[in-house]
Formats: sequence, C-alpha cells, structure tokens
Amino acid sequence: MSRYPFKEAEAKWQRIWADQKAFEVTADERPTYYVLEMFPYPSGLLHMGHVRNYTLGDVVARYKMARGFNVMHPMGWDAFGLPAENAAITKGIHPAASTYGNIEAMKKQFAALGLSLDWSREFATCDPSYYRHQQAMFLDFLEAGLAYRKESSVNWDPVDHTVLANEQVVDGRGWRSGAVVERRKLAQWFFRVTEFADELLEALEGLERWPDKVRVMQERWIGRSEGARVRFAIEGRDEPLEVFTTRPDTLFGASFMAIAPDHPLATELATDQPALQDFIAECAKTGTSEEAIEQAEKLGFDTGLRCINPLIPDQRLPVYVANFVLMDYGTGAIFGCPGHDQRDLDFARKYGRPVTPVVLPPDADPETFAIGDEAYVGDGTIFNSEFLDGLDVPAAKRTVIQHLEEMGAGEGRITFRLRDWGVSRQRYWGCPIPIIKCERCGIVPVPKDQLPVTLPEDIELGKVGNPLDRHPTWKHVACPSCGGKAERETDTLDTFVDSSWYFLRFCSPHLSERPFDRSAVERWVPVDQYIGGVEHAVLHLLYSRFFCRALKRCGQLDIEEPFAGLFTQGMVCHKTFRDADGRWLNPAEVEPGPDGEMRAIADGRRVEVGRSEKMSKSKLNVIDPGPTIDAYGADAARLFMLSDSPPERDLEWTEAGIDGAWRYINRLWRLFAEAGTPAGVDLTEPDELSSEATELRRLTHKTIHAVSDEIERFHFNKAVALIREFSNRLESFDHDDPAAPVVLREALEALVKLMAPMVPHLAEELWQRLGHDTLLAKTAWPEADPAWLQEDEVTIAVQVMGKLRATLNLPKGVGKETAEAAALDDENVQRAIGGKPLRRVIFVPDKILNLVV
RNA sequence: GCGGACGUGAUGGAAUUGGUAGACAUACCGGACUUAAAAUCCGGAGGGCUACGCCCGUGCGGGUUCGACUCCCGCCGUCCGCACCA
Repeated sequence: MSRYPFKEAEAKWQRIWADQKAFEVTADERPTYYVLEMFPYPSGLLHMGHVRNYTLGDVVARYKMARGFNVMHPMGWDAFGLPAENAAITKGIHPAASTYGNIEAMKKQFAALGLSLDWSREFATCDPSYYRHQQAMFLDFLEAGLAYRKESSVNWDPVDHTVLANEQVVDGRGWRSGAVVERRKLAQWFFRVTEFADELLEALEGLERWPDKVRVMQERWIGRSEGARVRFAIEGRDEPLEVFTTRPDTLFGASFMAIAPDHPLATELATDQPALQDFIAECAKTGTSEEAIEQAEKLGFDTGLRCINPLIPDQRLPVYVANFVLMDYGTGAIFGCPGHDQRDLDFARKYGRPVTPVVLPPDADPETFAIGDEAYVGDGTIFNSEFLDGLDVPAAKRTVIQHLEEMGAGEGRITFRLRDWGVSRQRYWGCPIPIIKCERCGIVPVPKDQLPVTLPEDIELGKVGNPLDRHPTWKHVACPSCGGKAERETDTLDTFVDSSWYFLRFCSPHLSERPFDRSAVERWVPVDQYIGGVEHAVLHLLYSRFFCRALKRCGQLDIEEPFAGLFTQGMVCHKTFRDADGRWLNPAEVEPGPDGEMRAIADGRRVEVGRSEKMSKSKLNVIDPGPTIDAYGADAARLFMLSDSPPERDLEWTEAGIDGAWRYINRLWRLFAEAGTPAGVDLTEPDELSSEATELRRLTHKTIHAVSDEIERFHFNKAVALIREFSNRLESFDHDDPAAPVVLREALEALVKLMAPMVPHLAEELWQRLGHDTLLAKTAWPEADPAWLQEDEVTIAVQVMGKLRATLNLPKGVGKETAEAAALDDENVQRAIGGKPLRRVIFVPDKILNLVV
C-alpha cells in the first residue's frame, strides 16, 4: 500500500515556494490584506503554541491569497529580553550571540512548517537598524510631551545591587541572590498613555472584529470612573486634604478621612511620630500578593488631625492613615462613608466611628432604616442630607458637585485606573534610551544625527549592578549641548516598546533613514487579521494602540488603530504526569502498563495522571514539535491543530489526534491514486447526468460554499469536518458512472483547493498529480455555482405535538396542504394523532410540519 | 468580591435567526484481508424498554412556546481575567 512520502514532498514544495518567491508581496493593484501573527521571542525552540498560532495565520493568509488579495504575511523577531540576559549569566554566552543563534535555529524549524511567509521582510528588534528608529520616536515623544521622567519605585536586590523585573522576584526574593527585595525610588522614564485614556476607551467600541473579552479587559484596565474631587480643610493647617470620590452624594454621611501610608501628609507627620513611622513600615511589609491583600485586615492609625466637612462646617472628621488606601489612585486620600461602602463600614465598626445612612432604599422607612453588617450601595432617595434630601442618587451627584464648585471646595472629575507606562528597565539587552545627563544642562536628548545609540558589546554580565552603568567607557560622553563632561542614560526601554510598532516596520522593512514609509503603512495598516495569545489582551495591544496615536500626534501617521481584526487562540494543553515521589514526568517517560494504568518507563511504577493543562516547562507536559513533524510531517501536525478544537478554545495534544490526522492524509493520498483520471479518457460532459453524478456535483458546490464560509468565520474545525465528509463521499462514488471522469475530477480539484490552506504540501503534490504544472499556491479559490446549491428535494420533519414522528422527502418549495396530506398518509403519524382532530398545523417551508392535536 | 466564558455520548466536538440533538473525528465492539500483528476496508453504536415502535436524554429546578442545547428566572459546577480603584 502506497504511503504519502511526506518527507520528500514537503521538502520539495518548500524549496519550490522559496525558489519562486511565492509568498513575497508584489507591487500590483489587487486589494491588500495584512495577516500577522504575534512575532516570537527567539527562545531557540519552537513550541506547540507557535505551531498552532502560525498554522492559524497561515490558513488565513493562503485563503486570502487564493481569494485574490495581495497578501502580506511577514515574520520577524521580538529579540530583546530578559531570557537572553539570564542565559548570559548562567551559561556565559553573550546575549547577541545567543539571540542570533536562536533566530537561525528557529528559522529552520519555521521552514519545516511550510508557512506562506514573506521572509524578505524579516528583521530582529535587537538590530540597531530597527531600534535606531525607536530611539528617534522616543525623542519625538519627548518633544511632544508624551515621554517624561519622574521618580518611581522599583524592585531592588540589595545583594546583587540590581533592579529586578517583576518576574525575577520569586516569593519576595531576588531570583539569583535570594535576598529579600526592597522597594527603591529611582528616576525613570514614562510614556504618557493616560493622555489618550478617553480615546483608547472610546475607540474600543469601533473594534468590531475584536473578541468582546479583550475589549472588556481593556475597558476595565482603563477603568474610567466619574466622580468629584473634594477639598476638606484641615484644622490648624493651611493646605486642605483633597480626596477623590465617586459618591459625592454621600458627603453628609462622612464619618472619617483616610490617607495612603505613602501619602505626602503621612510622610510629613511621621517625621515626629515614631508610632506612625512604625505603622507605615508595617503597611509596607504586607505583601502585594493576591492572598495577602485578601487576608489583610483593614488597619488605621489616627493621626490626630481633624478635617472639616465642607458641607457640615461644624463636623470634625478624624484623619487616619489606612493600609487599604492606594497612593496611586485618585489623590491617595478618601473620605469614609460607612453607610454606603462596605470597606468604609468595616473600618468604621472597627474604630467606633458613627454610621449615618444618607441613601434610603426604595420602600424603606426613614424612621427605622439602619445599616447593619452590610452597607447599602444601591440607588434610592437621599435623606439626612439637607439640600440634597429627596433627590435620587444621580441627581444628588449633579447637585452636590455644582454646590461644591460654587463654594470652591471641589469639582466634578473623571479618574482613570490606567497609569502612565513606565518604560525604563535597568537591563543590558534592550534598546538604549537616547538621553544624556549633563551636570550643567540637565537632561539632554541625543541629537538625532547621532543615532543609533548602540549597545556596547564588551560587557560583563552577572556581576553586581547594571552592566551598562558599570561599563568603563560607554556612558561617559561629552554633553551635546555644552560639550562638558556628561553621562548617558544607562536604562534601556521595556521590550513592549519594541513590539508596539513592529507591524509598521514590516510595511517597509529596509528603510534606513526613516522607520517606515508613510504611504506603505497607510496602504497596509491597520492589520486586517492579527492572531495571537490572549495573554497579550491588555499590555501589548494597548501599548500598540497608544503608539499609533502617539505617532499620529507627532505627525508621522494618520492611523489610530493598528489592528482591525484580532483573533485570540486557545492554548495547547497536555495531560500531566507525576510519579510516586511527586516528580513531574515528561509524556515520553511514561507508557500504559498491562493493566492500562500509566507507568514510568524508568522504574515501572505507577504515575498519577493529572488533568490537561497548558504545556509548561515546570510541569514537563511539553511535546516538542520537532520530532512530531519528523515522524508525521508538517501537514499532519497542521491538520491536527485545526481539526477537532475550535481555534479560540484550548486544544489537548494527543498521540491519537496526530495519528488520526496522519491516517487521513494517507487516505486522501490513496483517494487520488485510485480516482485519478487516467490519461486519454474523454473529459467531455455526457448529455445526461445520473442522479448519483448530479448529487455529487451538488455536494461539490455545497462543500465549496460551506468550507469558504467556515474559513471566513474562523471555524476551521468545521471546515475540516466538511472536507472529510466530502472526501468520504468521493471514496464511495462509483468510478464506472459515465460521468465519473468529469464529475469526479471536478470534485477532486475542488477538494484539493479547499484543503490547500490547511495541508499545503499535500495539496500541491495532489494538484501536480492531477496534471497541473502551475502552483496551487497561486491558483484561485473555487467558486460555488449558486445554481448547483439549489436542492430540488428537501427532507421535512413531521412532528405531532412537537415530537418527531416521521420525515418526508418532498420537492423543494412544497406547499403546506401538500405536505400536510403527505404527512397524514403516514402510518406512524396517524398513530400518534390517535384519531384526534387537528387543532393547529404549523408549517415552516422546507423544514418542519408540526401537527397540534 | 467584581467581570467574562463555558457545562451536550466513553472523549474532542457539531447543531446559521428557537425547527429532525450527537455532524466530523477519537476510543471502543464486530467482520474481511493476514501464519500473525500493524496498516487497510466493511459494519455497529446516547441510555432504556414489552424494539419495524415507544419512553427518557444537552449541569440542576422552574417558566415562555405548537416546538427550547438555543430565550427568560433561580441555583450548582469548572475555567479565565482583574482585584483594598474610593
């Protein structure tokens, strides 16, 4: 039995595609379509998540190509990042060497997948020819006020004298030194994302081809809330205490004030109050971990200060420093209204503060209504509140804000949860920030004609401190402004900056003087279809949206949204295995024993099989795509990725699944070997088609229509099912039918074209076997002829009282009376009716006839 | 706590707007081919019963409807995201 020689075939077609530059963008008038998958970090090893991601993108790219679009489907490398630096420390390889080595290795693995990528546009973000433009953008942002410097705290490793990224902090300790990490204030660079907070929020609505989930996540991340800033005078002090509140309508229910432990007022008071100092130190200790916050008790420290409620001049409110108030939201200070905020209520009960309700729930009695253990947060009628009494909550908010504005004690204010993006990283392997710090001139931008500021190559990693800072010469430069002694900024940019504009660079990847050609960008961007993991739902996607707006503000672009269509794929999962000692085992280290239980191959002991989880190094449930592709071929791996699971859901990797895909590929191979048209056979259409042949031709057109539709909707699993259904029918088609040479052949041609986006190598091979000497990759998608989509017979389900009792095959478009008569002829239907008179007959043409008795 | 998604055979999953539940696969069972196995091919299959038919069945309990996996109300469970956001 002949088997599909995938090794030869896949290598052959990959070579031919490359030789013919089949996937390079050409300059022509066809409509453009930009398909982009999130570019990879060059770890050196392709994993299953990549295979799924790039297969999904490849289906779209090849499909759109066949549909007549000028498709751009580029690939590059998100090449700066911490792992290269860590590898340098642990293995002693220079980050540049390991990164470029990894890129080479991964490119080979990519090649084996047979993706329709335009490699002529490839670049790596760690290349100075890329990051020089990023440095220029930084300077533009600086000039436009979109980049600025301020003090901010970082994770500081006191042993290694280095700043740590959040992921380098494990259980509050530095990943290498194991020392307890401290918070330290450093001057750092920020991008003013908040400048566009409103815009970024409002424009989400227009992103119709984004998953709702992602839009909701961004919406919550931006976190707009309407309220007011209110200033409370402090007894015996000139400066008032300003708070932010979304419930100014409850000001008459105020019971206390609270400020953050790191509020400037708290810091000031602490200088001569050791007890307060201790309290603040205690607050800083409570971790920021999820549980820590959940468990943490609400604690307050009475500063002794008293505030005056602007609406109740003789009321005195104690000012607490409280552990639950955040400095970086609002003003870092609140007023507590325990009647209508649960957290304030807990605090008030604990510290014996009065609880005055000011919102009366509907139907509650103002004389008896009291707050118990639960604050009342719903709508109602304001009471106990002088001039607000009788208003509902929204009206009271408006009224009180107006009142506060008139008396100068506050104003309506919108606050966002979104914060500016801190882009400084105290790392070596990143884009240098093009700034020079001069003792006399201050912060001086590197003149654009001196860009790029490149990284020094001779560095020592793994020593104490930032290698750029420690380098003997790199940072010492002359001030561009005064010529005096000055120092470079030794921080580098967050790698999220690199990925915030790479999709623009792909449009004109080799320009040296400019980051991109504006007309090229405006031709291709927004990306028509962006595909990647949902883990980037907020940061990467939000930053990219910010970047487009910032570049527009700087006059470089006229685009706001980078990605018109977004698809977030599910993860690739696998069962986990654990031996009796609790050690994780790789799937290759276990096998089923004679009793069907999984056993460790090494010692034959039983292993515990855990549920399917995302493949991860720590749980060892990782399948390397390399050997799989070696054993089954890229098409089998691709087909499995696309088969059963809908792309947005998690996919469980199974041996049976890849095996099934491989078997199907061989089945297709045999189908074409058996049904292929021998040379010299007459291909003219017979005068009349047998009903079988007619039915097959209909199925061909129906399948073309349905598969196209499912691909458009990203239902690739269903497209595969339809293709299988179609090929199953082809296998059983009678080869002796007089119309077989024509009808079967057209069916086979359609089948090859439909499967091409999924299993491109096999499809090319079969296309060639059908006698074509053109590339299938350059062949148009088949068209379904509407005339052949029409059925002339339909199956109508006959129900009696909503229960199925019979099905009828009737001519399409049959009338109600005819259908009813036919149904009443049916014995089974008659039995169900049981001689009762019909009360009602519901008829849905060509679908349902429901007899109600 | 807040927000979102999901819950269908042994398993992955189908079921355009409410209209024949279980497409297409995987695993399984039976048969053919084979010395044998693998591969391949053919057939079976939601559960039950008094089986050419009937009853039950889409997490649970109600409701709307001629008709509900689909819509509404109330629960339960799983997963994901955010999390002291005033």
